[in-house]
Amino acid sequence: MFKLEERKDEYQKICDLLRHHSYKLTPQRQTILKAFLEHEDQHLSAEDTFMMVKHNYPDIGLATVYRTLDLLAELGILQKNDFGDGRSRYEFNRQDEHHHHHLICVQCGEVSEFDEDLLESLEAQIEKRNGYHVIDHDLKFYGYCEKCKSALD
Amino acid sequence: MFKLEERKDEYQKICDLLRHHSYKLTPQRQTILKAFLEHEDQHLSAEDTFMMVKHNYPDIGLATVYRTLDLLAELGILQKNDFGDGRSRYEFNRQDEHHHHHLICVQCGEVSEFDEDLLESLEAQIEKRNGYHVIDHDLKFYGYCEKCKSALD
DNA sequence: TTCCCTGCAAAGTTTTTGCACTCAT
DNA sequence: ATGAGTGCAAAAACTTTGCAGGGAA
Repeated sequence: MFKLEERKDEYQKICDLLRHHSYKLTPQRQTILKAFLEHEDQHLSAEDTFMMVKHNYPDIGLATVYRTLDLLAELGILQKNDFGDGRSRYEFNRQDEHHHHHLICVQCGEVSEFDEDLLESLEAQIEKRNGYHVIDHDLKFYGYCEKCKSALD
Repeated sequence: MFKLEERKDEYQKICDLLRHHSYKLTPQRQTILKAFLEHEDQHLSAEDTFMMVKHNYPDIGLATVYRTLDLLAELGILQKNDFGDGRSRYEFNRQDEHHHHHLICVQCGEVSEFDEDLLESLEAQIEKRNGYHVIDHDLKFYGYCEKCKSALD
């Protein structure tokens, strides 16, 4: 039942990172971290995370979840996303992986991933033309997912 | 004092559009529309718009601004943007123009534009690979603008 | 022991909604 | 005249903050 076993190394590495920054390894933080490692493919809101974590740690407060998500995003462990549904969504940020982009279904709200960067040349162009030093980008596609597409007519 | 003169055609065209949809051409809607035509290059929040419009129409309510922005975005007259500062921002959406993207300075928050689409081939790829029917995209670059870049060290 | 972190509740922000009244058509 | 549209205030929805107490290092 515990996919976390396979992620033990990753988990340890992150704990070390927290310690190096002199952040305390509280059970709340551990539980939240584990929740994301066990649901790498999902885009969890603070509320989602709260509900999920409350199961293992009933006394946790929503504010703690917010503070922890902030912290983990700050450290680059999570990626904070905005899919336009009025709440921030977080996903585990694999270090080794290239930036991926999101496909958002305007019908059902499903979010899937799209790997393929291809934006490096654009960034170089921007450096030259606009004088910006680009450090990050965010690309989203909106449309109809396979299911909704066929349900349309 | 009225840049709107040059935009009379555009303004009339939009009024016609509203009428065709049987939306009433209230003075509130007219005033908001004019504000955007006079500030085509800006990315106004609801509050920004409210302040701006209140000058010409002191009795307007903030809720009306929200409702009008919604309506105009729905009709494609405005484009709703999210630059991650916790409020939605709207800009006039030129019909003739290609999609443009945004450069956001992470230091001072300045938002500038970047014309160049180049995403059509990506969209075609997505249609094939992910089965999505893509209808829109949103690309943002984050970095340091010229000013902030030089102020860095 | 220290003070970082937490839970709780209150407050803050942006946006939406209910309702009676108004006015564009 | 009629119902879409409006202003106001209250509510909703998400997130942040203040504070006293608790626990990781």
